[in-house]
Amino acid sequence: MATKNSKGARIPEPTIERLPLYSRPLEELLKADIPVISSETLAKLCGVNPAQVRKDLAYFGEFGVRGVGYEVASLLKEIKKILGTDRKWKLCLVGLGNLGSALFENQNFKRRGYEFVAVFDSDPEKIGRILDNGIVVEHPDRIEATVARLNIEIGVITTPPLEAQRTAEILFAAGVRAVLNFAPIQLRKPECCVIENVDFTVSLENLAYHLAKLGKHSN
Amino acid sequence: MATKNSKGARIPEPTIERLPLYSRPLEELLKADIPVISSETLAKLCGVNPAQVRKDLAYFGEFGVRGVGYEVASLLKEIKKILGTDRKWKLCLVGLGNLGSALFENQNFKRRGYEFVAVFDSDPEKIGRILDNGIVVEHPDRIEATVARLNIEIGVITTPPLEAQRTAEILFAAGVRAVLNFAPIQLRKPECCVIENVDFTVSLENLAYHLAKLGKHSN
DNA sequence: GCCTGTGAATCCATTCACAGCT
DNA sequence: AGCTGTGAATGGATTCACAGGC
Repeated sequence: MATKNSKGARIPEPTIERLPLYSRPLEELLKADIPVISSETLAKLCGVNPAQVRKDLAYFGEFGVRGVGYEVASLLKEIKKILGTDRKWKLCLVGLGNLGSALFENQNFKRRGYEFVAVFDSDPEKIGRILDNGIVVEHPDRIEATVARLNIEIGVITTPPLEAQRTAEILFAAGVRAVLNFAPIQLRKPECCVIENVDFTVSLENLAYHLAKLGKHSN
Repeated sequence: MATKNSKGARIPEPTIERLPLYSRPLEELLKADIPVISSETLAKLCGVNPAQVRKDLAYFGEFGVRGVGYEVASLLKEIKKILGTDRKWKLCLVGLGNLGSALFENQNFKRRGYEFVAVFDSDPEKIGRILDNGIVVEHPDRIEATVARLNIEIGVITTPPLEAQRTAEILFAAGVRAVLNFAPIQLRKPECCVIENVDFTVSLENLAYHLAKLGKHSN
């Protein structure tokens, strides 16, 4: 997990997490035909410190020009290359409930190069159903075969919590090495694989905590 | 935003973010009638360091018994009290697209005490539609009135990115002080309010980065 | 003996401040 | 003159290690 840059320096995880943040405004600037941006302006757009922006970017190379700033188009291209967003990624979805369906139809995914190419669900009612792009809902038994056949690289888990761990294991066994998990449960994973958790209720509990505090002292 | 405990010590934000993590396994243990747990076991269940668990909990009081461990039931109750999960919170949803609908129907929310009591969408096709619990979809113009009438405390934004900022402003003006934002955009907010962002594509970009690295050096 | 609570030590990330380039 | 790239300084959070209590 300890990733390094060309000079062998370790790249902090928070840096990686900020790169997508930088790329969002850069896309807007590109559309608006603004050719160059300073670390200060970009920082303001993202709500971070200018030195932070410069340091983050400098881990990966010298993208800026002293006295001038960063060229928007080339910087965006570099960030995409770093993040691996300069190519397409194939996803499969496991669990076609409300959330799963919403994700499947979400246009943001495809827009950024993430494409669902297979969908699994254990509900007999759903198996065989034909979705957009002619994707046919399959039984989870078929994960191994389909992942191999289509070279699927990322699994998205939207099953009920109790099935999530087993699902993850099947995915990993099938050769998937990255999982985006929406089930509110801590998944166990092999060393070589990556899991990213998205738990809305955790975010809500954070909000609730801060709300309660806000209410207590001060207005 | 700098919250303090009874001794006046500042409580680190990461601590707050871990509390929900602890509560998940505790709920399981409670169901399984396991009365007591050590920091070491709980840490293992959550994938963190035992000292971390102890330090986090100690910010809020002396919940453990030396030589024994933590009583599951009372610890869970304490955590819920700290997070404000020991009571109900009223939410409103703005943006009834695929994602919005999925969230509205998501049972995890209600299970944890978060209840949608109003839904807004600007699509005339959707306005007036009657959802579960007799909730009627309203035009965003009605946010101010409805938030006031129902005492709504948390807003959930699932609008397209371009409408998100305006939506947030309307919500804040209406007296909502906490927002859960699913639009992939950085929202500006007043000092006194809290925003939590959920952006799936950021998580995916993280995964892609780590996948690319995994593939590069080593197997 | 065992496990919590906590000061001290370590580790890591952020920010500062300026040297270096255009 | 202006803005990047970066060593140095700061500020936090994590982990260690042990004192304190059951």
